[in-house]
Amino acid sequence: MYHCPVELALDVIGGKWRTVMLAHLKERPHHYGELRRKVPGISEKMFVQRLRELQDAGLVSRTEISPHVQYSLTDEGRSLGPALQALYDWGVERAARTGASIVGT
Amino acid sequence: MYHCPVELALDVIGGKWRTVMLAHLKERPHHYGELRRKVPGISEKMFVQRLRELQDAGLVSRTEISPHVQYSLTDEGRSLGPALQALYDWGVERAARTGASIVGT
DNA sequence: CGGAATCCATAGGGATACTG
DNA sequence: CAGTATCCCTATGGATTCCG
Repeated sequence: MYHCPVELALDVIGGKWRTVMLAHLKERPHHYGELRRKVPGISEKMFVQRLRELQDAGLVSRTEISPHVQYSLTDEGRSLGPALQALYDWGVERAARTGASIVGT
Repeated sequence: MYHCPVELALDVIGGKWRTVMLAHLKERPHHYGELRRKVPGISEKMFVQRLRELQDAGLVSRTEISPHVQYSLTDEGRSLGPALQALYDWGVERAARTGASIVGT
């Protein structure tokens, strides 16, 4: 039971790491270890946990390929594109205004 | 130090309540008690805390008027419009797809 | 490689009562 | 009305180890 559609959206993509993971997967599919390395600062436990949540939410799909496991965005995940872009753009402007620093990506 | 502009954006508007509060203030300025009543389920402590954070982030302004205190969006707060709208729209679609229920607002 | 399980610390949040 | 101030508690997350 949400009190606002935005609340629902943040319930799915909110938090510190999910959008970072989505941002990388938006570029292209990643192997587990590969994606893992692109999200420094997070613990193993949290990484897996968030990844599972994104899977359970239907935004990310998991495929076992040869000796690897590959993660990619589902159509549902891609439907977040405009929203993520809007947040991205605002984040860029805001960083410019406040002097906050953003690394990587 | 963020790893993605979206992370910065979520740092400012993320969490369970801030966007709900912003959504109401986007409609029009509100008195304290008035806004308070529109955000049911949150504790007094969290309500004030979130409101202060939005003020400190420069998204919300506080004005003492006669016996009341009024909160409204600043220009910076209004600059979030497109991003909030995109999230709102996605939230509505998502609710339709998943059957999640959204009340109020 | 791709995780699962465990243990532990603390920050975040709830309920309630009090104040200018 | 518009907040502060406590007290308490549990959910979240970190570090580390183990497993197929």
